[in-house]
Amino acid sequence: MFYGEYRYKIDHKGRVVIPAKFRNFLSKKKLIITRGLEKCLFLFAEDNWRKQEEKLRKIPFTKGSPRAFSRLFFSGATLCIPDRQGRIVIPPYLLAFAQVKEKIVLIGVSDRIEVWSEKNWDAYLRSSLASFEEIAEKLVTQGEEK
Amino acid sequence: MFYGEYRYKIDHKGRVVIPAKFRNFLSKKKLIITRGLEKCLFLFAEDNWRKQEEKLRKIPFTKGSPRAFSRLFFSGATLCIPDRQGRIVIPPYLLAFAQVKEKIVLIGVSDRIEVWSEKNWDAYLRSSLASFEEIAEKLVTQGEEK
DNA sequence: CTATCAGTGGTAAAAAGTGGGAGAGAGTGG
DNA sequence: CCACTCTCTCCCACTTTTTACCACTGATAG
Repeated sequence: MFYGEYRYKIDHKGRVVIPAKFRNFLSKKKLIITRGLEKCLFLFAEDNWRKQEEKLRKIPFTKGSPRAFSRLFFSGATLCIPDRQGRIVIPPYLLAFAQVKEKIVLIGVSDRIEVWSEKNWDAYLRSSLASFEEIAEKLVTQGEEK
Repeated sequence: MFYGEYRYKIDHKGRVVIPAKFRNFLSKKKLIITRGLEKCLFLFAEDNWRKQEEKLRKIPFTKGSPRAFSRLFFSGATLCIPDRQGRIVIPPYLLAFAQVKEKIVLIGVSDRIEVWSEKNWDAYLRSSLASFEEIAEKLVTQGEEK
């Protein structure tokens, strides 16, 4: 599905390019972008998004912390339909959340795409590459044990 | 359904815009607005309102705090029909409840819309983004695992 | 060297948001 | 009970923003 790291600039209209390699998997599909983890944005294809939505909707609004989560998750969400050049417009409040100014990084993480500010991504990369080997070791060990 | 965050001003006649993206889901449907939780207002489409009403009706009125909740929930409710420009008038007592002065925020939370004063929303956003990551991690992981 | 494809910037048309005016209806006073 | 006034609602017109499309440039591969 989605792999790789792509660096772009946001133009003055707030448009961001969806990497050409991703577009093949997205042709004519709608995209939903919302707040993600570690100050990045999650970009889902429509079908994958629906699954997330169904689950959250079952939780009644009378319960406190799911209510807070739903608010942030849905109030951040926007439907994006790429233009003919494969660009989408990301609303200002999401750019602010992800601390994006001009330079932006899109990465493919199998079934979702993540949107990062270049600065945050580089920092994240540095810090997690340091521990990459340890994490890998644990994961591979777990995998083999199973 | 309803996603995203929209910022408007109440005009001098007390009118509030329903975001264009919401109107598609509301065409010709009536809206019910009432008191919500955390000093916001809940705005339901008529059919979804019925469901909420059913749920609350099942709770026996012999219990104290649900009784209080029901009173506030139902006594605050008003029917709103948008004008041709997609605006509604929110009654003064609800604006007072939500502490709205001029600047107002509408957010989509999947099956309901919430109305906030800009000040309260910004404060809420700041404070709950702090705990967003913990809750999100659990829920999103669950979603991916299916 | 040429052709194709990805990325960039700009323009025009459509849609959304804003403000105002007229008519209907409710309320009040004579 | 009628008439006048004020408020509220509905609709029209203008402005601004957004979106969709088009054309150019630079890079890459054959």
